[in-house]
Amino acid sequence: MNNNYRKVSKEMMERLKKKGVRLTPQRLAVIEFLKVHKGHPSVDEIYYAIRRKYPSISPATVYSTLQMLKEMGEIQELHIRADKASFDYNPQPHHHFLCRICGTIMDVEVDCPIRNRKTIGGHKVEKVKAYLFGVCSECLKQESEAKESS
Amino acid sequence: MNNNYRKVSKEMMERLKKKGVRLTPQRLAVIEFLKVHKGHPSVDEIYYAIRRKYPSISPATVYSTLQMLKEMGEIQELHIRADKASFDYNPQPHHHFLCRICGTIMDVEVDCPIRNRKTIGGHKVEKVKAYLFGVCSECLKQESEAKESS
DNA sequence: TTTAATGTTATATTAATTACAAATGAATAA
DNA sequence: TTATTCATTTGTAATTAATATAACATTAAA
Repeated sequence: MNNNYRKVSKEMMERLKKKGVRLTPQRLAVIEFLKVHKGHPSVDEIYYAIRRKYPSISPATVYSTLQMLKEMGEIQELHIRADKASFDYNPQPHHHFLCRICGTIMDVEVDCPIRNRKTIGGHKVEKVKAYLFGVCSECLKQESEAKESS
Repeated sequence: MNNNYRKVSKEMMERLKKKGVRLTPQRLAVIEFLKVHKGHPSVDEIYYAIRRKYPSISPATVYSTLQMLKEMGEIQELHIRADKASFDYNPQPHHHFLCRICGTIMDVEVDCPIRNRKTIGGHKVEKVKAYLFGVCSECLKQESEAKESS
């Protein structure tokens, strides 16, 4: 496997090394894929993409690398799709939108009042996920174009 | 199976009948269970509970009934747990909290500004789910009691 | 270079969910 | 009432995401 991982940020590599994480080619490939493809991919999307350049990689490695990156606070895992997890290179909490037409998951900017709440109703809040569902702007455009031409 | 489903609301039965849904004993058992046990149960919790009184019921029936009730807008499905779905007798959108200690899912009251937004960033919003994670008030109490006595 | 520790791979397993065909049961028409 | 039709339920198999595990490979340290 080639070692050309210039796309992985020096800062992230520093942080991981400092925590004693060994930066293997497989792990770097996962990190690089997430950095370049910010479309919130699933495990098998990541796996098949890396596989094309690195046929020997195993799904188990992708799973374990994502697990590790999540525990290190470098990425976040989403469960916006009912059937499988999606991964976001950006670990900061933010809202996500899933289009029911094209299936795209995208970030949305929302000024959310509970984002920084430490407690709610007496419960200690450690993490917040907000998932929005509907039809994305692209698909809305296509819908209205189809209507016009009919 | 006995037909003693007084706990299922007349209004709901009316709405379903009006839509041509046949109110079989199995379906009424699922509805009744959800109404009485509002702890956001999973499919197998519903299945095993009903099974005790009605041994012949099949998981497939529970799945299909929940699917039907969701499509009819009578209940909502949550994906706050990573591995399996949870069901809420209340179809109105509201926030949910999952305790990482005891695993309980509970409703939380939050005055949410995106609840009634029809669009966000050009996307049409049809549904919103907000999941909060942390330690519930009960488990916090137990934690502090354990600390005091040590 | 040898040894120890860690990471990777392949495979098997688990568990939720879906698919489907056969059996059952309810509603309707004769 | 009985026969027919159609939807529902059941049991089973298939699918699929995710986890567990053991053998193998690689890296780091002695």
